[in-house]
Amino acid sequence: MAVNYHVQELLKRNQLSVTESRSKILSLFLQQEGALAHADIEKKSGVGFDRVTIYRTLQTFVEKGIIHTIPTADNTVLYALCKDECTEGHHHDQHVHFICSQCSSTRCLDDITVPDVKLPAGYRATQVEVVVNGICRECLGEEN
Amino acid sequence: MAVNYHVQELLKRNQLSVTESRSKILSLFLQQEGALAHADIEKKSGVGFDRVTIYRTLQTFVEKGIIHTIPTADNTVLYALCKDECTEGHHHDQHVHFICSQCSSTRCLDDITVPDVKLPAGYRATQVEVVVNGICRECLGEEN
DNA sequence: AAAATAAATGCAACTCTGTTGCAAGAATTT
DNA sequence: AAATTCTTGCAACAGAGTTGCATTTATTTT
Repeated sequence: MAVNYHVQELLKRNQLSVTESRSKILSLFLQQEGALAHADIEKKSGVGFDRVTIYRTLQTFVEKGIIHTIPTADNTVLYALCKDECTEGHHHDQHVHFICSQCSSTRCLDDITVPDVKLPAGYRATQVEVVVNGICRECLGEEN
Repeated sequence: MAVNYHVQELLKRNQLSVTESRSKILSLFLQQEGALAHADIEKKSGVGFDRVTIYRTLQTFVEKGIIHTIPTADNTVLYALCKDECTEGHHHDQHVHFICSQCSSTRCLDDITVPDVKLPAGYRATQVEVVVNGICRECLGEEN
């Protein structure tokens, strides 16, 4: 199928050997919009990969710039697909992360530009992380 | 001393009994500007309070609106003093958090207003967290 | 100020998350 | 298809955070 082909392509382009767990985990990210926690992946990947394998796979993907981590208020780690600008060792995740407090899904709002923060004199910013809590489109729609 | 008196006042105002660990931990926050991690408190509190006590104290302070947590990129929990607007069960921490990548201190920039984030149609925001990474005033000053 | 009550502390044990070393098993290369 | 390289799973471990319970400390009541 098309998705599987895409997965293979993506792995090879990043000089990663194509294995069952990598393919499966990567396709999970490609199949859905939101961010995934380690626990989500452990469940959704179906029959059990070892916890360690999942950790190592995620770590590898982060290093290669395929996915990135999202800081959350409750201090769990979330992972989401990077867009094409990300390369090995250098992430460009200057976008807004949105966490829905109703369905507790997290997603990246790539269309939104991160607003300028006016820092006090003497501070220099290198990266700005914006995490918005609220209600997402889907949950608001269901209210009507 | 004045600080100790302030500590007692603050605890009583929040209907908390005045104990050694609470006083000590609260005065740690009052004595310095930056945010503190659990580990910092364990070290700086001097002779050993139990880990559990520190956890429970921090939890209590958060519930009472005395301190609040800060999400960080490396997913460790940081705590910082709340300003007066915070009350029990309701935090107003709509301010910018700044993490210095040189001295790795974290502090709250209370003077800075959180910029408006223009969300896509259909999203509703209830809280916006902004975490800025960069170099703080002190570290920049030392470069000259 | 002392006794009674209520709350906080410390300890032990446990769970959950994440990491490391190493042998066995897969994917690549030749 | 064999040799090499890389990945996986297991076991064991480290750290962070939580819970129950007995003891100690703070607060209230008399």
